[in-house]
Amino acid sequence: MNDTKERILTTALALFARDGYEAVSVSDIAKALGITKGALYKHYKNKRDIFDSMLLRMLELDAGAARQNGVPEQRLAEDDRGYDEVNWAGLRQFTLAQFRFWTEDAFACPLRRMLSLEQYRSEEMGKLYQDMVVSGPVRYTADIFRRLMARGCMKRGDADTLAAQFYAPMFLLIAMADGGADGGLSVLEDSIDSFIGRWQA
Amino acid sequence: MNDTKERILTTALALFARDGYEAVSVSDIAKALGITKGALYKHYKNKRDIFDSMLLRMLELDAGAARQNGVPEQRLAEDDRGYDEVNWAGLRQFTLAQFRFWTEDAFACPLRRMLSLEQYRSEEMGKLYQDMVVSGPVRYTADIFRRLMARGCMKRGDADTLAAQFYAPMFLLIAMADGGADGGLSVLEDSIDSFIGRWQA
DNA sequence: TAGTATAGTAAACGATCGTTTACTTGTCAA
DNA sequence: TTGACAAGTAAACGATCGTTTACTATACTA
Repeated sequence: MNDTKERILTTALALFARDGYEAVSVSDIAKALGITKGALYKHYKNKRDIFDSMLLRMLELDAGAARQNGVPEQRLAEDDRGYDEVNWAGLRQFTLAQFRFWTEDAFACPLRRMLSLEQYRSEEMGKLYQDMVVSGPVRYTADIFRRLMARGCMKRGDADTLAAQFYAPMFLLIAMADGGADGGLSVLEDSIDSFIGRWQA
Repeated sequence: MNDTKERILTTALALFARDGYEAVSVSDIAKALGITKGALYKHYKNKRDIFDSMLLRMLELDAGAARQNGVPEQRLAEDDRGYDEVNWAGLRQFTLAQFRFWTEDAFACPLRRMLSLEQYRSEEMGKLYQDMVVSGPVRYTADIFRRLMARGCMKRGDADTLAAQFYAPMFLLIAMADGGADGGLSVLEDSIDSFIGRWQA
């Protein structure tokens, strides 16, 4: 029972991630599952409900991954709690883990692609996409840089500009991985190490 | 007459760029133009014909822009013709021009977004998108770097990795501009100048 | 001035859309 | 053993899809 509901979610996600929400019909999803479309409505109240369940699932997955990586829940917290252990090695490891997460994770990868296809359709989807893989990580990285500078671990500079430069290779290599390129991880490592070598104090 | 055909193209492009090809109906396009959908078929033989005309137009626009910027037609030419004037200042100027082109041009900007929404639907669209704004520019930049190194204008290093690092901020800032961010040009300038400062020989 | 494309409308075509209904089956607790 | 519920099918619903047809008004051309 719950197995079917789960299969619907992952199958629909794969289709949405390739063609976009509107381009995938309920019949397409049912056909891919080998059931009739009427059966879908025993598990989800409509097509949009399937989509919303994916977003909900992603929020849980993201929260879990963040907790595991020591990222504070409140990313823009005004105090230092949660950041006191941030250092270059941790940032490096976290960044590489994020790359694998967005390119290899069975759920996060297609969901990211799906959101990229929905980003222009509404403010809400645009913000979600930006927060997850575009300006969100840049803001987060800039925050880390400011703290590294404050602790004297990093040379002085504009944190926002530097964060964009640090995160940019990650973002490009994710897009290249989508295009079938491989070897992204090693290029990313090179890029990170080069950056650390330049800015570590 | 030709004016209507042109208005159909730009109006449909704006809609495709926001919602994706499949999510936009012929009625939507006609409604946005204030005509009936039957009239559309006096100018294009079907919906796909409108889409194909956009791609054709983009190829012309791209060829024109490339010629203007001194980019050789044959980007992977085996000889040096067309590259003999490449230098850091030219690369810098070309890169900034490309950023403005993909974020501000009335045709290129929505077409890029539209292609990003179609990139996973077929190999052909994926290749087109990659060639235009992802791995294509990286390959092209790596080519330039190899020539700069050969001429002693650039320190030695892995051209492919360096090209990814050089182009990455451009790609990220385009995505951030899509999210409504501004000031991307100055961050890009900083990034380019920093790169040149590090690798100029 | 008569004839002919051109660019538009309104209506209809069959197909498919998301969703609902009526019905069948299997499972498990009372 | 019975009865309720869960999970499925098949068929139909009205709406909308992309496309075609028949027709009208306008403008140029012989």
